[in-house]
Amino acid sequence: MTTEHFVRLTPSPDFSGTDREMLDLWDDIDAFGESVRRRPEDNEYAFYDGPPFANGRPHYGHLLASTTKDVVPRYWTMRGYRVERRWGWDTHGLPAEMNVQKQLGLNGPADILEYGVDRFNEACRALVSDTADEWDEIIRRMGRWVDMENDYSTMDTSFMESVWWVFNQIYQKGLVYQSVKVLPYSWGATTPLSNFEAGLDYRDVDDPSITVRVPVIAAHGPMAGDDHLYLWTTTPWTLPSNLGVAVGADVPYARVRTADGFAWVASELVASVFDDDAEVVATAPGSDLVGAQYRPVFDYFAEERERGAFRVITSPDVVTDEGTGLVHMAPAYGEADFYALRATGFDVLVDPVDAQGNFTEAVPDVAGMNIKDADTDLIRLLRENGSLVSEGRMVHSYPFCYRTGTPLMFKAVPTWFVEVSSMSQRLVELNDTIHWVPRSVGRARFGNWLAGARDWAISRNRFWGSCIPIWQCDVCDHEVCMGSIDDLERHAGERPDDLHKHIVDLITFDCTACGEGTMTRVPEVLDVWFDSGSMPYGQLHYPFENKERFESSFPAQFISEGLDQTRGWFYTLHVLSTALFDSTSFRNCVVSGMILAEDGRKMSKSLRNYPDPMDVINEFGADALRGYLLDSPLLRAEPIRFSSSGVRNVVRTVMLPLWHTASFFTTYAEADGITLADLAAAPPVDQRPEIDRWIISVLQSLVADVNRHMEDYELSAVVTPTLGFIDHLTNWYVRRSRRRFWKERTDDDTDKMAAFATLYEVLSVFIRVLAPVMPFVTEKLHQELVVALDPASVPSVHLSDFPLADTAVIDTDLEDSMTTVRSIIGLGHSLRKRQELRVRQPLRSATVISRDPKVERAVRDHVALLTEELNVRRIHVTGDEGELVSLTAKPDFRKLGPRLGQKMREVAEGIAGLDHTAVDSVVEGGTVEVAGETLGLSDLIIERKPNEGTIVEAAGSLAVACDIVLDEDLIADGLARDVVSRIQQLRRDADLDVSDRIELTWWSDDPTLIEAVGAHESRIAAETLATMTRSDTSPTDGVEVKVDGRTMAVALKMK
RNA sequence: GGGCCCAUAGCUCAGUCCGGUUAGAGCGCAUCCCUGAUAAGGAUGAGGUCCGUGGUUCAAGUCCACGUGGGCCCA
Repeated sequence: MTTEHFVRLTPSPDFSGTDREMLDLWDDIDAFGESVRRRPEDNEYAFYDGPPFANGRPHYGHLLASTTKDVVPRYWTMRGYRVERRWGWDTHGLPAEMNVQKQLGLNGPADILEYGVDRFNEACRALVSDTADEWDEIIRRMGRWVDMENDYSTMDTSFMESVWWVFNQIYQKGLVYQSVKVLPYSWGATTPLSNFEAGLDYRDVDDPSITVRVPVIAAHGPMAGDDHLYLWTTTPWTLPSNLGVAVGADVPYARVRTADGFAWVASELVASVFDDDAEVVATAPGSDLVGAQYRPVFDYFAEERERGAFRVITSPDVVTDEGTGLVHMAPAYGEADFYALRATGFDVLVDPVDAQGNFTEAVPDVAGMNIKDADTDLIRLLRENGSLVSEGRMVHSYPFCYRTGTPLMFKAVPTWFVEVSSMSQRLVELNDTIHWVPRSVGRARFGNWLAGARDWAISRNRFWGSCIPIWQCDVCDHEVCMGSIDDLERHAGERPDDLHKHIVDLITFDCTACGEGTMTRVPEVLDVWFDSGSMPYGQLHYPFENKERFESSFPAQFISEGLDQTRGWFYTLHVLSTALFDSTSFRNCVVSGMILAEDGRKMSKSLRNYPDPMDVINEFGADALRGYLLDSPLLRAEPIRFSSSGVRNVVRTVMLPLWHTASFFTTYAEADGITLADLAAAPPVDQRPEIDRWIISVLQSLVADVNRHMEDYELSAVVTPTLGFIDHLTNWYVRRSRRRFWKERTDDDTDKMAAFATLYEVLSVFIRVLAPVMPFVTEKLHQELVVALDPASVPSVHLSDFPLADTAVIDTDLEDSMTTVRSIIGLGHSLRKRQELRVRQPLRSATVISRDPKVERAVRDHVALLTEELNVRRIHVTGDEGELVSLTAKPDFRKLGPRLGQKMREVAEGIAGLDHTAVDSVVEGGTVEVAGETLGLSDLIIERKPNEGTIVEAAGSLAVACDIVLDEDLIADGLARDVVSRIQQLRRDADLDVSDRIELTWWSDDPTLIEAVGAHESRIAAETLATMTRSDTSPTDGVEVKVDGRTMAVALKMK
């Protein structure tokens, strides 16, 4: 529906309701689709969503991500780029599996195998679609535009085929290898975990803390044949698998006399292992002990001695802050142990623990027992065989499986690796080309991580995931890596339409190498992060489809996630693209911080320490929440404490003022029947009054600011400048221009039309500036201010172009001079406040004291404005301080400091002591001698301080004085203004329209008031649209009002 | 244990990159004003050992070291 002229907007908006209205509108006109389609295909701005999720419920972190991932694409769309935004679902991985396990009442992999991997995986597949609707609702409600219909999913066959391709590429480059690795291992989930997963649940636990001793079997260097090495451990269950003892090469060790011989411990730890008075009989550096052979505490693996076990070796990881300084090495159960032993050339593991965390028959004494449960038995055995020196308990932090809650162990596990360590330097170089916000995250946090990159363990002994596409022969060592479904068909003659484990594991084929064996797939699935890092390829089914699309849009222009993804998504994207294409995956990356609850703690469902996101959106609207999240330290990767009063504040400081300004505009535009043609006929900007040119200049400066910040991805800096602009617009432009809008139409409406045109232009530019951040309220205003009047106009603000600064209309001199004027008025008001003089009381004069020619010019150029705002009859400007203020000076430290050095302090004191006359002479161009230094005007900062007993306010180089003596005339004028104010209030109380004319009867018995009203009757009448009649008696239907303490009765009725 | 980040008013945060002597804003509080944007708006005021200790410097909220507390990541 279009109208000829503007229609009044309600002054009391319901933002949440507006949101819903706009959502429907966007659906009706397919605004999102249009916003993409209308931009040229060959001008693409690539954005990657991710890492997408399919588990868990939406929380504030997701709302933050949605905001960031919406604001930036909206902005670049408005800048003319085609920004496709495909929603992605991350479907694989342990979280999904655990969810389904719980659902089906399955307890770990054994149960799953019995239940059937096929049924299990299908249940996982179904789970994903269950959670979709909830996401859909909240994402939509936040105003995020993202294509959820043309989405992609990591469980799609096309995606999984691309993952195979990625894996195969890396495999062909020789970067994939199989080895064992000591990994955090969950016997609850019977799988190794990523380090990331292992860190999810550290708990303080009470563990045994024991010291044992092993005898050296032959004299070696400083050690005699029956000396003992003292070893300390909190994991007695690893002692049966002990294969070595490590010392620090440079650590000093001591030989200590004991009751039955001699013991070796680090010198530093003698006192803590024994007593203060322990007798040290010799010392030696660790390197002297290396090579000594000892007899282990248990003899289950005695035969390993032949291969080099049970010797003292060195390890860089030995520390002497606890224990004995000699470290027991069980290479199967400790990463440091594994590497230290391997470094000596001893490459043997003994691992008597099965997948469920139970001892095997290799350790008959505790076979079948869980390792943690076996601790007690093992300690008893140690006591019996004389190895135990001391035992105790200690509380320390220990990792637990975040899904099953069982303690983790570290365990050597056959594992597939991607060789990342060799790419480290290139990873760092490519990272240096990425624009990170904030910079430090990329340079320091991410950069350090890359510089020390270790190989990536990519296999998982689980079920629901992309499969490692390697088939191995069960007879020879032949191995084939598939890079596509075609590859598989070529080898196996089968062409599955799904690549999940339960399908592809059934596909086997004869080995062509030995001609005897059968090729079967290796059992592991891929780390889900491999999926995430493959999403640039997987989402396009590259290279099987969309080859050109991919090549023209890779790497992405922009991605964003929380700080916790540094080692997650950001890392895997970077590693894979570096390995594949020697390229980055993304050019700009905005890293966001964590949202804490208002009490500073993590948001916690059980603590209920945060409001429900949907409630917040429903109360304040999505725009306010978006603005709050954006205008915060979050987009500099710092945490905030979420506070709904902060959201309310955005409504108060941004949305309501903007709305009220639009409402103000439409109110008078409707009253005057203003049309677009009227606005078009307004004078050009350079012929409009100064205040119009001023607000347009301020607006264009804002446009320049916002574009600069957006181009730099400094999202947290975008909202702040708009607050300043809103202050200028509402508290100055609109306030100063009000009368221009409501004055009656005449033959010459140039000024009025200039005002309407200016405010309209400002609003229409400003809502476009704000559109990416606050898509709803800006759309509503666009609909009311633009679409409603012009059916040919662009149907959504989000289809319009983002404003670019029109530098021709930016007038910084004008902006500066208005700033001066506003500060003079501020000083004047502050002075009135101090003197308890209400603003409606006119004063005879005000004097601005300044010798700055710019200030002088600002005052002379704005005499009318200043007299009106200050409500004074006259305004003067003078450089002569007279009796009112004294000049004082302080040193310009920045200038003098480097020059004077040590003498600075002395000179500063001297300058502080300069009197008015001395400073005045410098201001007049002279110099002054202080502590032997000759100083000129440029060495000093001049200030004005009001003298005692004067009516002056000063700030910096400005001072304002007022003449506060009142005469009858001034008092009458003030009273008349009060009367106008009271009558206006009565009009409001009577619910009159602003244009209604009234008949007014008044009465008073106060002679001063009668006099004042009489003298100013015509002005009062004009301002209140009244005809005035004075009554001799108090009108019976009148209202009594107080005017500056005097009584008056007024009756009004509509004409 | 390691890397990175943070600590400024009762609360939420600027200011720290690039050191300059009166450390700002908003909220809240107090006092007041205005109101032809009116279920708004504005002004003024009180409120600070700039986490601590040491150092560098003529000068430190700002730079450096160490410590304390918190966050993220990694062990």
